[in-house]
Amino acid sequence: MSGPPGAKRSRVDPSTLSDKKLRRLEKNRESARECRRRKKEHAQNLQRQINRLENENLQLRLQLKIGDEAEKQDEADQLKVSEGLEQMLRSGASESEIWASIEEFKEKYADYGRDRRSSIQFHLEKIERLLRPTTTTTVAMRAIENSSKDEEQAPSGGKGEGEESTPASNQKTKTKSLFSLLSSYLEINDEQNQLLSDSRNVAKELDKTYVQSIKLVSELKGRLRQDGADLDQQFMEVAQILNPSQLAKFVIWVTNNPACMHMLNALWQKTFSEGPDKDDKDDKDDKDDKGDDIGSVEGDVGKPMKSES
DNA sequence: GTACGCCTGCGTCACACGAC
DNA sequence: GTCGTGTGACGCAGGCGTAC
Repeated sequence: MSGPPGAKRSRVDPSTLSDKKLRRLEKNRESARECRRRKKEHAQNLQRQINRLENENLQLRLQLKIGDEAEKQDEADQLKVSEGLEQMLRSGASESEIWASIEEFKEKYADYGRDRRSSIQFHLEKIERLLRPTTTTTVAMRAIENSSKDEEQAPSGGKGEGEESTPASNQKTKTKSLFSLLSSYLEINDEQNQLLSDSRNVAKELDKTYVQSIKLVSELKGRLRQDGADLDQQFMEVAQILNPSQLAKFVIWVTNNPACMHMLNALWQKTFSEGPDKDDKDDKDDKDDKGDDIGSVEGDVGKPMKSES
């Protein structure tokens, strides 16, 4: 490092300089010191900001359970809980204490646990938002949909005066006037108007696709919610057959036998990559009207079995 | 112990810029 | 225009670690 603070190492002979020059040098020294101090402080602030943002980024990634860090963190946490269970068994903890730990494990890592369900909910909502057309697309499609032909037909082609006062018809009127506004602003000529009018099916197709997609996501949400509840109930039934210590031993065994779990994963993936399983056929025979609509996506819903579940 | 390289802080100079 | 101030660039001094 440098010498002691305030050490003077003047390169000029002060006796040869005027008072004015000496004052200027002294001022400039202080100024330079202050400038360096500010510069250093600024760099430190930036470094702190980088650290904070990097940490925030990591936390968000962990929260979303995406990326390598999240995977590793998840595995580490899971191992910790498993070790905790092992320790409890060794130290002769009470059944209620063991049960509390198993409940914690279930909520965090099970297929039907709180964390996984919350994660699924988050991602499905994200998909819903991404499916929504952008404002630009919406405006363009609505304008096309309500172009000249509709405008011409509207006064005479309406279904009746009663309908005109409904919110839907009001909405139509608004979008029609929006098109008129756009039309004059863009200086659209008759030929262009006709061509746009002929493209109305694009808007209709977009609407149809959107409605179908949203319906699919909504049904998927419902199905997963139901599956979660069913699995939870089944777990409770199993839990009544086995005691907490036995359940804890099972969790520990699963965690400590990654090779077996790897084989099961491979088997699981193979089963689901061969197309819909036999139960689908049975489902088709059922008169159940709730799940049939998403029967086609059912095979894709299956995910690799995780060792923790 | 000594030579060497690297790092950090210092003083000074030169220049830009705003206030007057 | 002059003056004061801030800051980049430069060279120097001194501390520290390392190889020999």
